[in-house]
Amino acid sequence: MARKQGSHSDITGPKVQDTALRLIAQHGYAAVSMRQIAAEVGVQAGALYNYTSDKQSLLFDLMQRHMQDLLDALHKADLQGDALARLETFTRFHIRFHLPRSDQVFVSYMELRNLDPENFAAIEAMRRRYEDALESILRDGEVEGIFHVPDTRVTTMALIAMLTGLSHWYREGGRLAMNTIETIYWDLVRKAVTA
Amino acid sequence: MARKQGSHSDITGPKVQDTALRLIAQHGYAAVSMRQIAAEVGVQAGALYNYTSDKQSLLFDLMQRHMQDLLDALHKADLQGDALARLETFTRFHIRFHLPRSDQVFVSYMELRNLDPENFAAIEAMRRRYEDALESILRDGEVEGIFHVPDTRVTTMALIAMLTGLSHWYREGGRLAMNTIETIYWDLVRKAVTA
DNA sequence: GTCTATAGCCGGATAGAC
DNA sequence: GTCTATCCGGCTATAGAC
Repeated sequence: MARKQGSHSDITGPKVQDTALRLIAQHGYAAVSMRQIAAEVGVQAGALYNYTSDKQSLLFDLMQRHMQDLLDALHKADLQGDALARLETFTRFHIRFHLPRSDQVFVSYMELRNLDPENFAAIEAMRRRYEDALESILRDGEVEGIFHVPDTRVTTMALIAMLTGLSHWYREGGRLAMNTIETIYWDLVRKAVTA
Repeated sequence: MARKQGSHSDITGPKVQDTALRLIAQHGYAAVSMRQIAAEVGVQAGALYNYTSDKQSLLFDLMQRHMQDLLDALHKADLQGDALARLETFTRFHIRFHLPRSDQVFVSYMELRNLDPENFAAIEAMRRRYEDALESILRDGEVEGIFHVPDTRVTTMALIAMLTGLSHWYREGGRLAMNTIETIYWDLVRKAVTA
């Protein structure tokens, strides 16, 4: 260790991603420089361009990976049962997935406006697919007569905002454990939508 | 008009604030330059420093004014009646205040990390006072037996996130009128907290 | 109160040596 | 794969003329 030169692609590659994520979450994309990222990684700025074509790609790759991980995990969550059961699964899944990823959540919500238009469109499409998963549960519950929601789209946006907001203030080791929080939120969601 | 020189403090002052708010909401504080603001105002960059001591003060003043306006308006909303009535007043007040101020809401939530530490503390304290107003309503309702919330603090954060999230996606002239939206959200809030 | 001009620094990205 | 060195431009903020 403490080598100043040499090849470290196995180590440096992930380290660039991790460092960029952390710094962008903390200071914002526009406020973080490539030199700053390089310094924390332990290389010179020029070396970063072996791992990303430019700064914009660095941001886009972080956000795309987060959204893809989210969609993959949702599909594996395999929602079953009636609409109420599926809503509980979705709610608990959302919290469990997002809480340990506060940096990713933060960046994915705060840095949308710093994406180039085509990158923005790609991320928005992925986000929309996730929202639609919740909305279809609400629609099914309405048909089944279990839920009573005046407008499924508005309710979808309201619930996701409520759930995601949790990631913005929850801190590990705080007053309440994740399990407790999860149950409190599920309670709020259930009561809000049931007839 | 179209004068290139001269004194315009009455016009330029507010214009600087308005322009800064709009540009920062659109691109982010770090991504917006003083030159850019000056260009949209119609002056040279140096002239901005007649209206703000530096860029940081420009941001802080915008956020402080927004939070002060919010607290002032809340006090005038004069919450009366039982906890349920006061919760409805609060909910409708929140939506009516925030919806026409999407740029202020956006900046006040997104740019917290770009505030200097002392400025951050000041804004956070103001935000906390607003949150506490809602929490005290929830506590009263719990005592009165009207509400059933497992944890007033968590519920406060959940409800505010839900309500404020509305400002992030609502666009005037969209599918639904503000009054309709307001009623949908009040319905969700009421059902989520009542016993 | 606004202008022009500029100081002094930092930004993204690239070239070529090793 | 990483380094050093550099191009070229943009940044905040200030100085002094009008």
